[in-house]
Amino acid sequence: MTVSPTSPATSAAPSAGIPVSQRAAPRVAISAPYLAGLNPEQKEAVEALDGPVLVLAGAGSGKTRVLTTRLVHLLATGRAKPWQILAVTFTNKAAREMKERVAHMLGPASEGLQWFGTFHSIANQILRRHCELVGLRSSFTILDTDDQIRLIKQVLEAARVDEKRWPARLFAGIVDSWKNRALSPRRVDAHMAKSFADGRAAELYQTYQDRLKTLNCCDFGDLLLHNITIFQQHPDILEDWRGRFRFLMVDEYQDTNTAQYLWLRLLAQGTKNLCVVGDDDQSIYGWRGAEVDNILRFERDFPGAKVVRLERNYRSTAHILGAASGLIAANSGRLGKTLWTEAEGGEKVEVRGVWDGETEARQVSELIEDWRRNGRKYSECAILVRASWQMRAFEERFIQLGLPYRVIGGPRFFERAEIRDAHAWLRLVHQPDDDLAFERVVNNPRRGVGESSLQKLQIFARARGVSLCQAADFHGGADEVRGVARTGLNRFLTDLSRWRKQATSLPLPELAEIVLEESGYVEMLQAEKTPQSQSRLDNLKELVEAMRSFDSLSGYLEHVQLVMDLDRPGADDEVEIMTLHAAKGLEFPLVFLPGWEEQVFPSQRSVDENGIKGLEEERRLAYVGLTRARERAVILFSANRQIYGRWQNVLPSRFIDEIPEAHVEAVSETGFFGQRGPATIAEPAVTGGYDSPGWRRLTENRGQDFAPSGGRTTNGHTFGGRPPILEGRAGRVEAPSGKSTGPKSTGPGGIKIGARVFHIKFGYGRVREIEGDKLTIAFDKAGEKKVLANFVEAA
DNA sequence: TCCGAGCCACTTTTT
DNA sequence: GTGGCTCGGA
Repeated sequence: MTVSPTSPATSAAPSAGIPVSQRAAPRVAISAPYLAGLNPEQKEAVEALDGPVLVLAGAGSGKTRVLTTRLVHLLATGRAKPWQILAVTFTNKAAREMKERVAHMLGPASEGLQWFGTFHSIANQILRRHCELVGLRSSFTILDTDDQIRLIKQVLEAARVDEKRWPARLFAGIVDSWKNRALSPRRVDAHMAKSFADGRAAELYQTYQDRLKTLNCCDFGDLLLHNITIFQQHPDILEDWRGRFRFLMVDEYQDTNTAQYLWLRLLAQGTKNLCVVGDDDQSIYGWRGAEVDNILRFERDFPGAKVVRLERNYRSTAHILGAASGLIAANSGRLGKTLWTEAEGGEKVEVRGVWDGETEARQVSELIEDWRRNGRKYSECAILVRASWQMRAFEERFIQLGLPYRVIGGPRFFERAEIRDAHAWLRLVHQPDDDLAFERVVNNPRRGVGESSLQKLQIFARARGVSLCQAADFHGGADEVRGVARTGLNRFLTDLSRWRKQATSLPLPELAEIVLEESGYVEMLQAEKTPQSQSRLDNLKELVEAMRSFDSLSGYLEHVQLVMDLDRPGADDEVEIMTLHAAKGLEFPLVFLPGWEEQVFPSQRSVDENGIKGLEEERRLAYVGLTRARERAVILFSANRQIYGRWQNVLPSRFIDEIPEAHVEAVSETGFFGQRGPATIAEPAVTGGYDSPGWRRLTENRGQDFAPSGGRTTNGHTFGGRPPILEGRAGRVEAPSGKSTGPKSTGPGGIKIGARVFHIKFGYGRVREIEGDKLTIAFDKAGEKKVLANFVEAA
């Protein structure tokens, strides 16, 4: 059978052609075209409906297809009604895509899959029904990380904890990690509590939880934690939920944290029909609490579990697969899978050594343009980096060339200040006790309620254990402040109560418009006249538009709090730049993997903080990166790298040495290695206790003395000679630099302050400042940016 | 209340 | 090298 790399076995063979023995159970055989075209393992996974099932789905093995088909199978065979299925994913995107696929396959029969979503959204739905048991009212607000930190800051301040020594951000991280492990304040033991503020951590955690309750708020971690508390303390409620869910399915099981695991286990004990899908080799979220152990332990946790391995890869060429498999083999404690493919031929994985980051970006851009010249698309190319700072060099290069690209990730719509402000207003209308929202907007726009007035009110409210709104409204707290502040505060309160009344009758977008107008927020932005203010107003308009599909304020707020992604219009043909983390689950014909150097990748910090565990997670990240490639993968490493502003010479990543030689082709760029003056030759710096055997071998050319230990095959990658040691910035001058090639734009002389200009990436704007060849430009859409004069032309 | 100097820290990211 | 934050002065 010919394998199409795009969609595994979409060429649905007519069921007549399939031997009877391979068809589904007789009663569904006729009506189950969806089973056709699955390979035997996929089919096995789809049809194993009863009891615990672990599907080990290797990269590119058709995991999503199996999951969706399994859902379809459950529904089509009548084994379950849509509302009896609990299907959990990690991201909204994954949930949405799978739902769409199921809907596409089943049509209206799939309606009612209401328990299909992220852990958090499902936990939220459950919590809304029982929240009074943990001291919340059903209108409770879900705080995002930002609000969480602000609240913690207040708690620390009130407890007189020195912010300098014990930053709120750090404590927020600690609390998060406790919640990830389902530890309530009482269950935090003394040892863990020592780690912060001289052993006061547990006490502070408790105070934070109390504050949340007073404000009728919870954070993300609470959604699951409260669920678990309720389930554990109220067996009747747990029983009820167990009864509802006949079949449970979990995607990306290797990413579950302890709290999610406990939550699942509580629910799964009703039916035992729990199917988890995952890949231990793709566990890359240990740093945010994921426990690979959950998947490694599954068979012990759920005795009698059926294990299905999906090892046939439909995505990559044999060389790419061989490289990735060889690499990941260096990890210990794997469940073990051997990926294979029928796809033959293909190119070896390219490894390229370059002089510096700029050269790296230039080579990548050249390869992309070659690709394009061969009739391929930009959008087939992806650059996957370890950390986002690596993106800049590529962006700069691409802007210079006018090569279209898109950065995935980065600051999101809902995190913009104006959007958060608007939400704060609406949150306060909906939920008066939300002090964080209150503090955000009480003096924004200015109405004279400054820092000191707010403080008076806060003290007053804290003393009575009520929220700011309550304190001001019902406890005479407004009398605490005088003069302008009092007038302002009273206006604020009357505005709010008026909007609250209107909120019950008006459609949401109209309400939002009224709030934004009458609060003076729009007026404030209009008066600002800064380049950003117009784009902020545009964003608010976009926000109001986005509200049209919601019929209630509470529904909308819940949505934005849990679904922080807004599908931005996808571009037509652009190179995609993203982090390796963001690339999980995606695939591209051509993948670039730059920055494969010790310290950068594996990340020094990861190894420092988490030792061998950290290193193995980095290796899995490398594995994820390689397995994104369908046709071609290009790994790059640089001899010199500017890290935190300092030039350092760096060694190629150990991961390069770990890729079996047979699948690698070393490409050396002429002029970089070996052709430089002998004066600069010196011993390569060996840092971090790691000695790159491959590199030493290459550079010393004394073969057996430097044979790698551990019995692995000696790799013979050749990159020419040793890179010269960089002596300060001077050494860099010799390196061919991308900057010297002339960009296509008018000369810098033609641009004056106030001139209207066009920039390939940021569009139209006006020049505000000129410093040498750097221009500060107020762009109509993108706000104010500093750019090089070469990149803009007069408009 | 706003702005500049000085200081620090600096992955990955979803909900 | 840079951006974010705090603090002090105008």
